[in-house]
Amino acid sequence: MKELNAYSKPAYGFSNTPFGECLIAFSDDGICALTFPEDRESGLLELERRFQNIKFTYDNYKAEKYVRQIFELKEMPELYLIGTPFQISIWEALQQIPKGKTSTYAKIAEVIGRPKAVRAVGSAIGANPIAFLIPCHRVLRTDGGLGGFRWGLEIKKKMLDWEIK
DNA sequence: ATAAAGGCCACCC
DNA sequence: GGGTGGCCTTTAT
Repeated sequence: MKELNAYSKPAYGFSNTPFGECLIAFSDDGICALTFPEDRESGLLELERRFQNIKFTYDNYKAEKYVRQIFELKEMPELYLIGTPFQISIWEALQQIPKGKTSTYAKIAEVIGRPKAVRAVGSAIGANPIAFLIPCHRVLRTDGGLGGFRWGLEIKKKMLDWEIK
């Protein structure tokens, strides 16, 4: 698993989005996390748990700038994916789902060539560290159900609605 | 090493 | 609608 090195200047900040306040973390290598925590403290705890031994500094100026870029200018920043090969293959597959379209957990399993690994796909999608930019909200159940969403199904619905217009 | 826990699915009732 | 068994990866014992 690739690590952020000491020279990549990892930092984080909070900023408001159409879906509530987000926690965004990044380094010179790109965005490594975008989450919608219940509160700032739990968001930070989760960040530290996930990227252990990486010390993020607080840089809300850059955080705000990224968020404007993403949600107002609608530009795609560079991403920095950290995960197992299996997870990364899935996160990359998710990025192929066009905006406003949806897929299913089973189809993603098919795309990455592991048709039996549907359940593991669900787990890997649940482990997605970069909400919205890695569009895990576009993945629904085969039976049409909404499936799950790490930060609450309300946000998943909002994201889907927001993209349609 | 092994167990337990998942954002699932097909199949049954 | 609800329950079961199988599937595969990750994380925690």
